[in-house]
Amino acid sequence: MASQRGEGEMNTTPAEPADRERARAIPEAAVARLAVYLRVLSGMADQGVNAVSSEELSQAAGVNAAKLRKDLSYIGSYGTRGVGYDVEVLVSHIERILGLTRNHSVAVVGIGNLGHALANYGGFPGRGFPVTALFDVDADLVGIPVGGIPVSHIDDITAVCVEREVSIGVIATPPPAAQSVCDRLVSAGVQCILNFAPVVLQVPDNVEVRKVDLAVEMQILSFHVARRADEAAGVSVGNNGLGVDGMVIRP
Amino acid sequence: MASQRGEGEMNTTPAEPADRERARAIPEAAVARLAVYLRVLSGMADQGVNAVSSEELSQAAGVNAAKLRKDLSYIGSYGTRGVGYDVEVLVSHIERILGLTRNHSVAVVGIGNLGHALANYGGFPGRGFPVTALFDVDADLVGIPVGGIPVSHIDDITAVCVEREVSIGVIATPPPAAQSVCDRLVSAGVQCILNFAPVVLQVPDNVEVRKVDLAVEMQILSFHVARRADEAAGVSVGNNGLGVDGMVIRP
DNA sequence: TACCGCTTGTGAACGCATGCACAAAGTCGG
DNA sequence: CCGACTTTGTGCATGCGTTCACAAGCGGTA
Repeated sequence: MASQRGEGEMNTTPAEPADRERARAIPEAAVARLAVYLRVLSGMADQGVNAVSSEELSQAAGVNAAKLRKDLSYIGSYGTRGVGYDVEVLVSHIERILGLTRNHSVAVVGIGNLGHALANYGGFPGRGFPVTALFDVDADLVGIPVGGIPVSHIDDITAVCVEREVSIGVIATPPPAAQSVCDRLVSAGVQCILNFAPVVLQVPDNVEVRKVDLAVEMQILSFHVARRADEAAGVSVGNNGLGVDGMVIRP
Repeated sequence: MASQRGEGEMNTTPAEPADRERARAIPEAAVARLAVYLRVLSGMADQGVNAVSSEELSQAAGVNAAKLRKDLSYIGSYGTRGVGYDVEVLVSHIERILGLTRNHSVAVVGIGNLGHALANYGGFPGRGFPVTALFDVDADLVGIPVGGIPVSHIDDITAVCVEREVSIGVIATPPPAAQSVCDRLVSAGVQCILNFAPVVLQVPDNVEVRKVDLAVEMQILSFHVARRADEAAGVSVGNNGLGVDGMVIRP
């Protein structure tokens, strides 16, 4: 993942790692949860809550309290023992760590059903992610505004992305076009890609890709449906169901 | 571990107890990857490829070859040493394990931009997931067909879900409605939920929830953008308390 | 000030997942 | 039929992430 150079500066151990030094050490899984905490905290702030304990917050976020505290400890010690966390303080620190203090310009490629939906989200949930460019191959769509942004032709992708300083590219095209679109985004300098197309994208090491795959999600659920059905059918018989011919089943 | 028994069995094999025993032991992460392998394999099958090695398949799927073999080993030993895997055989076995041999009726709740997009996918990517019900609170939408399915009112959710044997519920509503919708789905007997609303759903233990959270995905990418920017800038950006972003370079 | 109860922050153990490396098992050419 | 080559399947070590448990630290109280 990414180009891992000598991760540290030799053996010089800094006494007090700066915030950003820390950022490098935050596990990916923790980052995802921090985003969830942030949303929950924002909701609390809107409701006038200004202090929260790890227990309360963890329940609202659907995680273990210890895990929450460890996650928060990755970004620093901003709680007060015996009391809890100040909501505002936590919000601002998480925002800082997640890089939400500045805006990230987003481009959506592929203005089909999904692209339409994404464009119309308008600034994306949570704000801070203004959609500044839309692209499609269909010439009939070019120029038509969707969600307030006029669609550009995909051939202009490089120029437009550079001009509007797009930092995140969203691919919502049909599968066959995805890799090609991805390549163009990369050559336009986009280093982060959110891919909705059911395709495994090949990218350079310095580009970060996250994928949202509907089919995979459905199939994972399908797996659990099947597993449940089997358990329901099998458990009722108990573990004596198999050993007809004396087969011994492990513990 | 139970050794292999059936050596002559091919596809269209009915589920057997031992296989199902296995299913329970497959790690969640592996299940997600199996779905990806399945897609890649299906593509290969369509192109007339009928044999593949773990090396080829792993590259196409973007994973380590050893990991791929281990993943496949969870579902059984269906490869031929010195040769590789038969594409058709692998496809059918993965489909069986993922429970794709039967259809899973899907209901989409919330026919806004996203719901529209989902409904129009028509049977969902990968097939096997027919959308059989759509719901919305808006009375004006009720009865209007979207993607060939007429929208039902959300108050009828229980009756309709039971009648159409919905096994997977997709929540595409605004955040405030999500929990309520979820509760109704659960009370209608739906045990698997795919949640697009940026909300942490509270469900009974016997219900499986997977969430697709746009905001979280964007924020994870944002984190990486920020991390990159910091690394590129050299060292670190200090930020204490209330200072917005004073650029302080520390040795 | 000294004590008490509460909550954070974290060291350490545990468990799961990843990657390596190799024996087992098959094919192919002679 | 045999030996060389190829590729699977997996035991094992490593690393990451989760969970536990508790000392440290803070506010409140007498």
